Amino acid sequence: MPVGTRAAVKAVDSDDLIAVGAEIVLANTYHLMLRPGSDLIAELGGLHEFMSWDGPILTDSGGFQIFSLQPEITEQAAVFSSIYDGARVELTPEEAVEIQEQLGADIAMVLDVCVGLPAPREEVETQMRRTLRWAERSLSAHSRTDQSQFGIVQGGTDLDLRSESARRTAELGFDGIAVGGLSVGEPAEERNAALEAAVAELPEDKPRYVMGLGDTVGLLDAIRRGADMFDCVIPTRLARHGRALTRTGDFNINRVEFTNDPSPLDSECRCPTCRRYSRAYLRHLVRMNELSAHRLLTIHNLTYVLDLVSGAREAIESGALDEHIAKVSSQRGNGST
RNA sequence: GUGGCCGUAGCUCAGUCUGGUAGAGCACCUGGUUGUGGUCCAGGAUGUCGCGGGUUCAAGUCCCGUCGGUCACC
Repeated sequence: MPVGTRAAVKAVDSDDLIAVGAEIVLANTYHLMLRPGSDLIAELGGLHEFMSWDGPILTDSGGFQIFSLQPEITEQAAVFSSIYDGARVELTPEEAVEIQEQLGADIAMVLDVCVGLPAPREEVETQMRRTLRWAERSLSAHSRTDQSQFGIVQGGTDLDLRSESARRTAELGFDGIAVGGLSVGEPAEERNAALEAAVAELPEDKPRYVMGLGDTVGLLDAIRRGADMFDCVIPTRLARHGRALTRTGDFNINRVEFTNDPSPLDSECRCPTCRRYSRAYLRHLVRMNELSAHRLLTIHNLTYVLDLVSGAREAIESGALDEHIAKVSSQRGNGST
């Protein structure tokens, strides 16, 4: 899922998203409740109508903002000071449900408490249990039958906590289950172990969504462990910072060596950017801070990630996932990200 | 022509008074960024201190000359 926090995937529009093959986009409850407000979006026909996106939309609850903006957390609610005007903003699990129903998301996430790592086990456990209690409140508050609701597993990198969180979240009967609180500072091995512990307790017939994960290696690690859905700002943010994701490894298009390079970012890429523009031209746009650089690189990076996961999906269907992952890895060499 | 001011990193300049290991910002070169503020962060390279001479243990700094730029006056 490309990330469109404020009902917009930065630098591109709905036509671009269709062109890259996006099937669903993510938007954010916390940001939209502040600007422009969920009442306004509801009045204008809901999020799909508002942003002119016909495909599915998943709204994140604001749980990640509890992590990134560090509000005061009580059993009742998270209390933010607005990033726009500093006003005191209270968000309860019930309000997060209500706002997402107003927005008209196809998939709504429960409000969870994401803990940055490393963290003391006690803190991780406290917030994991709070997330479970909030999950029950969210289920009770949920009323739209045309909207799916996903619970979120927490528990840091503690395998027992992950396992318990996953089992109890699954028992609540959500339409899908997310694994949250990963890619927040922990080593990859610990993340993979935590994911395995969670997945082991999750039903096979419901979507498993790893929140916030999006680097190539991390995606493949998670797919191999049974994850089905992802969102991440990596492809879009890195695009705006001049970094291109490619089959043969990632690189910053700013680098001197691309000054006179007539080849596309990725010779195997189907995207409009690669079919039309050279590395030399894109480097020029980035260096001159031209607005089109953001759009063209975003289109490419989104295409890369979407093709990466659709390739994995096809490999799963043909029973050849391991071979597929080995091939992707060897082609990338040591390419980072 | 006379007088003033200026000449230091690719750019804009500090350092000159009071001599003591040549600096900053920007630009440039790498790397980082995970349920988004387009940022930010961390490293790195960079000098005929206009040129020549003198004084001094030591000169970007003081003295003399010279070249270039600029302004004012004639």
